[in-house]
Amino acid sequence: MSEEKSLNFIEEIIEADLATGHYGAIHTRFPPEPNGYLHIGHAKSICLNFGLAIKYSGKINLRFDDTNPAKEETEYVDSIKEDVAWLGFNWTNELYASDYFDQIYEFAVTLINKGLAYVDDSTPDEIAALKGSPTEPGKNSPFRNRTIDENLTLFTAMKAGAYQDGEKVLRAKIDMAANNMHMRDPIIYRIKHAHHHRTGDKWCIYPMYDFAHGQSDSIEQITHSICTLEFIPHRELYEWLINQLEIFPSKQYEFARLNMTYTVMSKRKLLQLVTEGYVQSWDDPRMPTISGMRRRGFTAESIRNFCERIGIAKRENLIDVSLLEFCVREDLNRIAPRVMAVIDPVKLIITNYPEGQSEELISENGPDETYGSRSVPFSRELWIEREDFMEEPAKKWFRLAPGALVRLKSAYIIQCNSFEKDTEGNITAIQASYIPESKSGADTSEIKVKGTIHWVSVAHALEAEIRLYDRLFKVENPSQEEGDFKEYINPDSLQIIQQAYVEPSLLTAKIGNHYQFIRKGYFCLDKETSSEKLVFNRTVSLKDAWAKEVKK
RNA sequence: UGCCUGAUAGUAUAAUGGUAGUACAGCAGAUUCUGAUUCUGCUUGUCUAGGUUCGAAUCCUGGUCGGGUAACCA
Repeated sequence: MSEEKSLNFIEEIIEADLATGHYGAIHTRFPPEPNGYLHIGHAKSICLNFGLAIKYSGKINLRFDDTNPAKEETEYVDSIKEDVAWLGFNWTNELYASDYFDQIYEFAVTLINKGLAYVDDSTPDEIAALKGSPTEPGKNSPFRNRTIDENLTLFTAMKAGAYQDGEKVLRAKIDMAANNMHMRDPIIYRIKHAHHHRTGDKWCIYPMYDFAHGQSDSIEQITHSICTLEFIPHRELYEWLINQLEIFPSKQYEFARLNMTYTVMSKRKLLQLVTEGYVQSWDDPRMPTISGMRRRGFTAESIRNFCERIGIAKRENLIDVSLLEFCVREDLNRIAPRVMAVIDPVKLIITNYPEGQSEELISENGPDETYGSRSVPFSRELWIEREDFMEEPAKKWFRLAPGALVRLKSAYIIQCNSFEKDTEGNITAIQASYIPESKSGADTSEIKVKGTIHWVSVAHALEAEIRLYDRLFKVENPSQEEGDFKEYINPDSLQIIQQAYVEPSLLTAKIGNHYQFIRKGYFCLDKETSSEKLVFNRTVSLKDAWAKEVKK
C-alpha cells in the first residue's frame, strides 16, 4: 500500500506548472554568497532545491552569488562545494554570478537606452534623505532627468574607472512614491575598486543583488527561483526588471527559513562566535554549520531526513532541536557499531578471577547478527563507569551496589562484595566476585539480573580523550532575547574528558567513524586524533530513561 | 505610521467546502545481556467576532497577535 505523501506549496505550484505544460521541465538553483560557511538552515534550502530537481527530473545549478568582492573568498567557495557534495547532492552546473558581469552590464545599458536607468551623483545620505519613509513618498533625485546619452557616457566612464568608490551609482528609474521602498529607484550598480576572487581587477563597478540575482536566474532559465521570506519585498522589483529587459521570466517563490532552538542561524552571528573565540572554528562541533555537524558526527542521511520532516511552509518557525537529535539517533542506531568505552572510570576488581589471566569474549556489534561480532578482552581488573555504582542504592536502582548482582555486558554476572573510599569520600575501587557459569552465551547459572553494565579491561584499555558537547546557548531563542545574543552563550557547552578508556578494537578507528559507546551515546573519531591520542566527539547521547526517573 | 506576510496540540507539518491526521516532545506499559532499540496505549489543537452554507481549519468581512521591509549587503 503506498501512502500518498502530501505536497508542500512549492510542489503544488510545480505540479500545476508541469500539468498545464507551462514548463516542460523545471530548473532550480541553490545560490549561496561565498562569504561564510553553510549551516543547517542552508541544508533546508539545499534539500528543497535539489530535492525538487530530483523529484521532478529537472536541473539544478549551484550558483555562487558573488557580486560583492569585499566579502567573498575562494575559501568559502570550496567549503560550500564540499558541504553540498557531502550532503549527497550533485549539481547540473557550477556557475557564478560573476560569469555574467558582461551580460549584466549590457542589461544596464539596455535599461539606460529605454530611459529606465540613470546615473546619480548623490551621496548615500542624500539618496537616503530623498527616499522618503514608508508613510511619505520620496522625492526625485536632481540627477533623475539626465539624458540617455549623458547616462550612457557617465556609465561607461564609471566602468572605465573614472570615479572613486561612492562617487556615482546607477539607479533604475521606477517610482519614488511607490509603497514598496524597493521600487523607489533602487541602486543597481555601484563603484567598488576591489579585487574580485574570480574576475580579479577587471571590474570596478558591480551589480547589486537585485540586478544580479534575477538576471542570473533568467540567463540560466531557472523556472522556480526559491528563496526565503525576507525577499518577498524584492519580488516586485525582480519581476519589473525581467519584464523591462524582456528576458526569460523566472519566477520567485518564498518559504520560511529554518530556526532551531538553542542556537543561532545567521552568518553574521556565527562569524562572531568564531572571530571572538566563543568557539574554535567554523567546524567546531558545537556550531550548526554543516562542517561542524559533520565533525560532530551527524550523517548526511540524518540531516536530509531532518529537512524532510520539518517541511516547507511560509510561517515563521522555531524547530525543536530534539527533532534533529531524533533523526541522528535514528540513523546512527542503524549504522553505528557498538563498542564499550568508560568515560568516568573507577576500578572494579574481580577478586575470584586469577591474577594475570585474561580471556577473549565475543560481543555483538549491533542489534542483530548482520552486524557481526568482535572479541573483547576480559581480565581481573576492569574499568567501569563511576555512575554505575551507588553506595546506597536508590529506588529502582538496577546497577551495582554493595551486595547487588549485575551482568557485565558480554561477560559474567558479578556480585559486589566491598568497596574503598578516599578521605574525601570518593569511591576508589570496588571489589566483586564473578559467577563462572554465567558466562555470556553459555549461561547455566539461571540467575536473572535487572542491570547490565559496560566495562573495559584495565590491562587492555586504550586511553582516549572524549569531548562532550551541550547546547551552545542557555535559552531557546537567543536572537529573540533582550540585549546581545552572546550574553546567552552556555559556558558549559564543551566538557573535555582527558582520560577515558575504550576497548582495544578502537585502535583501528578512522577519522569520522561512528560508534555507539554502549549505554553512553554515539561518538565519532575527531580529526585531532594523533598517534598518541584518540579523540572522540559525542554526537548525541542515548535517550536516558533513568535520568528522567532521577529527576522525578 | 505605510506596504507585504502569516496564524491548526508543547514544536513542526497535513487535511484544498464533507471523519482534524502525521512526526517529534510528553505520559503509561510490554520486551530487552545497552534503563538504548523495538512494540502497545494515552494526553494535548483549528487566534477572535460576525457572515455565507445542509455543512467552514478551509470562502467573505472586521479585529487581535506574530514576522518582514525604508544597506552603494545578500
